[in-house]
Amino acid sequence: MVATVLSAQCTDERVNQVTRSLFPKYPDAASFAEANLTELEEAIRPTGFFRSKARHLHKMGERLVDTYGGEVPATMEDLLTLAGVARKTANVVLSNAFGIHDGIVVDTHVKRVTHRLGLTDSKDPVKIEKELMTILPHEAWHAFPWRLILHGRTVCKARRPLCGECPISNLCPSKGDFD
DNA sequence: ATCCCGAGGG
DNA sequence: CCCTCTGGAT
Repeated sequence: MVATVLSAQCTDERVNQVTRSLFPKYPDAASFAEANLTELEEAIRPTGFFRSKARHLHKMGERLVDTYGGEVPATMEDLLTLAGVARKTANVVLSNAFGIHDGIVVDTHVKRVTHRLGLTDSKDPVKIEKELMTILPHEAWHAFPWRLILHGRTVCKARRPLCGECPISNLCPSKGDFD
């Protein structure tokens, strides 16, 4: 969950670089709750948005300790009460940490790629999620967004998508829009 | 709608 | 120089 908060507007490589030293120093909810804010900011600085992310993680730690016994709750409703956690992050935690696939992760990649593929016309992530839930069989709800995220990072990139190397360009109404 | 953040790529 | 990078809160 912490790594997912840090991942906002940041490459995964940089998140991994930071968490390697961050997690040994902050191994549990209490350590974030008791953290010195400035120190925490410096520890996560390379991930960007470090002041707001540090504030979120600190408040998140406090609430996890005060309300949830230092454990991460396993429901959407509870997760949404945590600082720095909205629907996207909550779906990631539910799906990857708890194996609960009641929703579909809709991040910037899923949003962009589903638009280009013509799977949705909506700009609202919640509406996109609901539309995908009607299109996809439940067994696909977990894997689908991760496949799209990988595809979005490597091929269907935001700026200059590599349509010539895309294995599903035959399915894509946006093919050639970026030449 | 805007702000938060800055390294790295084209 | 402009844009992107696994968002969320105000």
